[in-house]
Formats: sequence, structure tokens, C-alpha cells
Amino acid sequence: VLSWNMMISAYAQRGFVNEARRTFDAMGMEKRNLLSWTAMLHGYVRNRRVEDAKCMFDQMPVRNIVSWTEMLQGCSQTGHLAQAERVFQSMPQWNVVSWTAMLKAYALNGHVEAAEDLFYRMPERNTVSWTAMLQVYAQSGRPAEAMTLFGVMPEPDILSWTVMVTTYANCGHGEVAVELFQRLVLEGLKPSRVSLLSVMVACTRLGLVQQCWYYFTCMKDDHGVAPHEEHYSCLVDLLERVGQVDQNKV
RNA sequence: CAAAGAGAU
Repeated sequence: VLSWNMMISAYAQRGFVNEARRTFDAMGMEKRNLLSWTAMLHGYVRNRRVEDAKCMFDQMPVRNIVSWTEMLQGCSQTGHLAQAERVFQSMPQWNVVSWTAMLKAYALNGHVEAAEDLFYRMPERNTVSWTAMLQVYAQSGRPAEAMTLFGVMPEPDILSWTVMVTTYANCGHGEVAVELFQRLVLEGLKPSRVSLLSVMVACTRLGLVQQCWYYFTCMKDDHGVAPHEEHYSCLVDLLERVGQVDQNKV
């Protein structure tokens, strides 16, 4: 049963929902447990097959908080905020994961008020939920509010820092993004692929050609992150920018 | 063995 469940998850993760379903069907009713059902449900949700997900959910012999959160995710991901709220309200229990999933749904729709309300009512918060709330502000174009929250959150991790770097890289205050990036390195956190891209973007927009190159060239040795396609694209932007400047001079 | 948070063009 264990290995069957793992197969379902593996297929689902790679987008092979139909393969996952075949495995699920091959198990037969007797061998399926709650985890098999949830893994299959997750497969449909991940691949945006909300109707199939609903069908799975309704057919499940037993549902738990994980299956409910999965359905919530399915609705929110496909832009059905009202449905997501209905699922959320119908859940028999909540935990920090389901609350955070609901926060994310609000973030996607820019419902700052509802998100704040939920966030302050949550009986429990962790780094993930704090970061989801940062993202609510970020996506609503409220960097200052994100910064205030960031300043008081207990244990920001690399994703929390990255939200901040990215937010400032995109709102016309690249200098703040660069500063934040430098601070996260000083804090001893390991920059991620995304945070490195964001700081490069910030430099590009500030016209800091040298510094952008610097981040690009040292990312592997200093941070253990091999440059990816997106980092090269950013360099292309940077070079285009330099080219334009040169043309303007001529 | 299953569920929640970050990415410019």
C-alpha cells in the first residue's frame, strides 16, 4: 500500500494524472487507504482538474483535514474564492495549514481586509503563515505594510526574505531590495535561485551593471546556486539596457 | 506514503 501511494504521488507530481488514476484504480477498494485517496485528490488539484477533484472528494469513504484543505486549494487555485470560502467554512476542523491555505486564496484575489482579519484570528501561526500574509500585502501593492509585518515576524526564512526582496525589486525601490538581499546573506541564510534572480532584477532596473554581473558570477561559488535560464535572461535584459545607453550616447 | 508560503521578461 505504501509503495502504491508513493507511485500515485509521484505520477501526480509530474503531471501524469491519468497514470496516477490507473494506479489508484489498480489498487482496488480494499487496499486503498485515506492516503491513497488524498494523494489522488492532490493529483487532480495540482493539475487543476477541479471537477475530478470534487468527484474524488465526494466519493472518499473518509475525509480528514488534509482532504478538506486540498479541496480548498483546488478552488482557490482556479480563482473560485467564494467556493474556497465555502469549503473553508464547512471544514470540520482547522489547523495552521488550512488557515494558511485560506490566506493564500485571499492573497491571490487581493482581499487584504479579509486576509488581515483571518491572520489576526488564527490561533496559531508559523513562518509559512507569516510569509503568506507578507505576500498578501506584496500582491496588493503595499510594500510598506509588508515591511512593517516583516519587521515583527518571529523567524523569517529564505522565502520570507525573498518575498521582500522581490517586492522591492518590482516597486521601483531596487535599492531596498539590494539592501535586503545583503542583509539576508549577513544573517547567514542561503540565497535561493529566486532571491538571486530578484536581486539581479533590482540591479538591472537601477542600472547597476557591475553589481548585477557580480551577483551572477558569484552565485555558484558564494551561494552554491548554479545559474539558470532566468538568470541568463536577466543578463540579456541588462545587456540590452547597456546597449540602449550606448546607442543614446552615439 | 498525503495538504499551506517566494520569481522579473
